[in-house]
Amino acid sequence: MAETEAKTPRERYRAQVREEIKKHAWEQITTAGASALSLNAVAKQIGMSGPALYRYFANRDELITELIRDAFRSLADTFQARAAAGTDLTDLALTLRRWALADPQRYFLVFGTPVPGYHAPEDVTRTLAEVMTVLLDTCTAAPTPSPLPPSPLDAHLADHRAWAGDHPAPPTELHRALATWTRLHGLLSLELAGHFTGMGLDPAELYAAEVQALAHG
Amino acid sequence: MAETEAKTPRERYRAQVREEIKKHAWEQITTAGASALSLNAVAKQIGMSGPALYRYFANRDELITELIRDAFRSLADTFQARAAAGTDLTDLALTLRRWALADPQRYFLVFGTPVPGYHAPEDVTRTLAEVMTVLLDTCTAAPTPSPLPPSPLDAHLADHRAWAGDHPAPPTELHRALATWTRLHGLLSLELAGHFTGMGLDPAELYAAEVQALAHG
DNA sequence: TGTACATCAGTGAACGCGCGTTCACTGATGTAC
DNA sequence: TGTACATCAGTGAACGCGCGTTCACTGATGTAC
Repeated sequence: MAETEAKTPRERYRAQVREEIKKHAWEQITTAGASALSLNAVAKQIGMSGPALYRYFANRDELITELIRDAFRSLADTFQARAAAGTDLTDLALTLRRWALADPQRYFLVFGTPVPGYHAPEDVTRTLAEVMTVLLDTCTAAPTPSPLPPSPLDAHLADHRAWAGDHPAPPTELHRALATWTRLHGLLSLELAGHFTGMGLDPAELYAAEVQALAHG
Repeated sequence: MAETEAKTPRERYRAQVREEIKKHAWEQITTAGASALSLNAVAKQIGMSGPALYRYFANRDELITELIRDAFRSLADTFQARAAAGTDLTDLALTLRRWALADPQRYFLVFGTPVPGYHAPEDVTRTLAEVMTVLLDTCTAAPTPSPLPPSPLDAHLADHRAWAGDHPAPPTELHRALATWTRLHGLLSLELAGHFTGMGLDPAELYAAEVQALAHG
């Protein structure tokens, strides 16, 4: 995981308990959604009594923030690992779907309905930017032979590329990266929310078709 | 609105209060999300005291169910009105965006993260089918000259068209209708969740580009 | 190695809160003769 | 038109619950000499 330097036994114990709290908090979110997270319930599951958690997290919001941070981090790490192993747009798309299906509530925590009144910390924005960078790298590394038809959007993107940082991708590939993100998100969020069940079709086939269109024009 | 036959004054009063309850419940959901709906709070806003609401709704779940039903109905009505006035895919897409922006929480209630543990009644599925029918009608009425490239999906859709009822649309247009739905949903849900803010681009331009691609190949 | 002290994890009681929901009731509105 | 009765809207008190969070405290673990 990481270079953790010179931890005292107490510090190691602290980190361990923190992880256990987060683990059980996740289980609760996974089964009942983010707004159902209860500190007391988590404490009970671990075998501690309520107020003990306040040794590890200042309050409920801090716990949730930490979980959101981890969720974003998990996606960025997954993407960067694929990029390091050599990937293409198709592989990246399937990686995203696997990551989403592995824990639907985690996906919704990152990309879903915002928790009312809650504002994510700014550093997760930076983590999301890492994800976009991998996506942009992958798009520019293998530009599609028959790109999306040129549109007024290309001009707009040429002038509004703050989100891409200083990435040298041409407007066409900025467009493709965005389309990849939004189209796949549309499919995944509908699938995870169960909107395809009862429609009698296979979400994986729909997904494959969109990936094909994005990767090979 | 409707042909309401021979209502007694009491019945009219009942219906009126029911609507007022729903109105304030909506406002609460709009500002704080669906899971924050509190019967007592709604009652207080109206100027009644808590238990009075139980004259109008059996319990909290029935109220929420009613609101969900209304939300679906609203979208179906909007679509059918456009269809009756003569529409095309571009117009329909812009109609959807207007409907979504008019009340983001309503959009999320219909298409967003499922309320944990809550299962929508079956009759909303029928309402959603009405929406899909309008979409399929519009697609088949003006088939795109350069359709989405033929894919294995077409074969799949030819065999898995339960969701389309007995609509005579060819697989290509089934595909286009699904793509329209999922792509626009991807854009809208990201926009409404605020994921484009801070990226420095205009969601409307992105939306227009996708609509263009869907409507004219 | 042993003692004195500081640090810190965890407990149990308590606080105030708002929730959904029930119950027995009052008082107004409508219906029947 | 007037009286007797039934219907029903709304109230206020009460129930049990779980929540986040605070506080004063015990007891174990680590540190310094």
